[in-house]
Amino acid sequence: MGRVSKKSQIDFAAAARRWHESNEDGRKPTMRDVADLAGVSKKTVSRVINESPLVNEATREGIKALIRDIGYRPDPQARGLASKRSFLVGLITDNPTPQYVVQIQHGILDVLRPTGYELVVHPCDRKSDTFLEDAKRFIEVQKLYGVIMTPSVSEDERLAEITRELGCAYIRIASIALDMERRMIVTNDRVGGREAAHHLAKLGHQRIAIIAGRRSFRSAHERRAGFEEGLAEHGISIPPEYVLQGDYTFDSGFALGSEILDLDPPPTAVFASNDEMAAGVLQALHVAGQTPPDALSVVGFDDFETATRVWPRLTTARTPARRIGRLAAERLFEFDKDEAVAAGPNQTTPRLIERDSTRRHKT
Amino acid sequence: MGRVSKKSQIDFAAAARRWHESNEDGRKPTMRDVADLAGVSKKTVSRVINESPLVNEATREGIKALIRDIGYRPDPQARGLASKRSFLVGLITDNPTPQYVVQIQHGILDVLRPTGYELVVHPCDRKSDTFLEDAKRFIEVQKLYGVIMTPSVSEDERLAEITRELGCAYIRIASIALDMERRMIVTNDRVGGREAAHHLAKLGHQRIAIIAGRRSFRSAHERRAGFEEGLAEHGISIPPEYVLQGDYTFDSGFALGSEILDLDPPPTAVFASNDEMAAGVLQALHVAGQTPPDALSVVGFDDFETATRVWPRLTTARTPARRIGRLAAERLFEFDKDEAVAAGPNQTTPRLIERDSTRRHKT
DNA sequence: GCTATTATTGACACCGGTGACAATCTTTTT
DNA sequence: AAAAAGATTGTCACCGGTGTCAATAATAGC
Repeated sequence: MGRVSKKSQIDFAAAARRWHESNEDGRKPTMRDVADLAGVSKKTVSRVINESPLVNEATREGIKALIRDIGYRPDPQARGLASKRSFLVGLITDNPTPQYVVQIQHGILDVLRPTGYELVVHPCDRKSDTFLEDAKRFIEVQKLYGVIMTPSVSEDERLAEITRELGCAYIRIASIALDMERRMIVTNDRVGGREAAHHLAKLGHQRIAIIAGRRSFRSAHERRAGFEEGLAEHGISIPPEYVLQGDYTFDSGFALGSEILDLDPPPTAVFASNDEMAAGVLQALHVAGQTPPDALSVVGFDDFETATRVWPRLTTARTPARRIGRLAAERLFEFDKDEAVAAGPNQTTPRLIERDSTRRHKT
Repeated sequence: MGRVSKKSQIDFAAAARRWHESNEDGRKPTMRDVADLAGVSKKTVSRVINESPLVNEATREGIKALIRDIGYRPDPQARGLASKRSFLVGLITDNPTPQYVVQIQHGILDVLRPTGYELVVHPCDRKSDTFLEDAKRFIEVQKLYGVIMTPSVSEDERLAEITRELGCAYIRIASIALDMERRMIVTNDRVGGREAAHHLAKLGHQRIAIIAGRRSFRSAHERRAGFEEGLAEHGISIPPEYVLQGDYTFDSGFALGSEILDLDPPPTAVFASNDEMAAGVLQALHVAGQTPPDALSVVGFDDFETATRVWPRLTTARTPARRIGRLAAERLFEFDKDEAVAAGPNQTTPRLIERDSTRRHKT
């Protein structure tokens, strides 16, 4: 290493000046231009762009400086055409909560931005019968570098299989590991459920209801299981009539919230498996003329914006969506890396945020 | 027209069969394959793909059928490289309300989906000093087919100018026409403000306050102007001390909501220029132990999800965000069309949704 | 029937990069 | 000092389309 070839004698700064002078018409430089100015072949410039180690140190630095000076940007389309992949990352979602989706997008972009990769969004409907075809076409036609999937599509084995078959990198965001560890970002919803349980138990609640989430979401099971485990640690169990089946929507929370009021004896607290449903419960209480948390303590899950908009503000387990997006994007770029290489974190744990929707049970 | 050339004697169905038989390894067909099977040149296939009228009717139909049969998809990268543009549409946003952004995204995708164009999201920070450069690079490097901008970046003349200079199609979403009509989607916020005013006036309110939106948003001025106009029609004017300056955030609504309570005499109704601030006002009332709408009628603006999550549910002027997204995408594809050609609609008008946060003023 | 005109199609270079492999230059080995 | 090995760079075809312009086919005009 460190050898100084004749080529390195080239004055890169002068080359840049030359470019600026001869380019009064403001043409965008191509790799050809860079190569000519630097007195090397396109291939060498290409190597510099792609961080290939087979380039002389001095040459590399000179070319890099030149590229910076004249503002050269490789054309992603040409790169993609030649290398049979694009510089696009797809985000496949079917989550109806805008706050979640946008946070995830921002998280992903935090990582993508400096890399030059771009994010293409692809909401879908898992129930559509062309959903798998559509996704496949999307990945294949755009030759996506990678895809990130959120619940509940992320839990679809067929979609994961298709992505694998296409040789596309992917990261699945979910509440349990459904795949090789480094292809998952796992949010440990079970712990969140457990914390919610501890919180209510510590406040002295005994008669506790739960509104479960949509069955087709793994998170619904995890949250519920965690919650029940947590209560069990305090010797509390949930009787069957206190288990209500929701579907993660505000409307279901509202409907079930009204039902809770008719229970006899009524519970003193309820764990709604997400904020939307928790907000629905609060609204049902208000409509019935009750005042939470006096009438009923309510715990939510997610800590999206809704949690702080409602009254009383929700005590809830925070899902760090932006961070999840960030991790997903980071892991995506390590997709092919050796498993042995120390991978970054791929786990997040919800943390309980205590607010006003829960209070000590008066015995 | 209607001439039957010898070429049309080719049996396209047989060609498709031939392909399926000889392609047991599942290779994706290219334009070369289609052309060879059809016995025509690549250029002719290219013409069919691009809906060129200079192709014989029979040839066109045959090739189309063949393309369908063997599942050929033109490669957007190759197309882009050759034609110096991509099949990507950029969405440049700096609106902090996730519900708005996601709705817009969905609206745009409603239109894009069947076309094969894809949506690349690009949130930005107008206050960043590299914001313009970044946007320019984004458009230039990706060779975007077009961009759609939402408030408040849509109101930035410099950004519009840059986009124009790059020869990129664009649509600006805003509350007033800042540009040629067919390059705008205008939401007539003034009318929304007016309707809010009429609503409150009809309910008998006289002492009415307003929480204005962030000054750097045109919509803030429009909403306020419309509201004041509307009140004026009922002979009502807003005294200076009833005009509060918010910034469209929940927190500002909360803070100003508290202030309202200290006003002497207190207003009986308030128009918050968006739902977030309206929600803030409601929360401030709750914290103060007041019960809206008895204590204070509150009108919001937007009708995003928050409006129905809070208690009481907000009376608010609906911004049809998804429809706006749809219109924007539709107009984008007509960007170069002759002005004389009857353009589709590019206006939307908010509609007041009456809910529970307003009530008749008891005199 | 022959030429002018229009409809339809094709040839070929090129868009801006990368892959595979060959060539050249240095340094090390013997 | 020649051969072997390693480092560095270059050559050239090709990725899958489109633009330009020429070529061919079919109909119209006289």
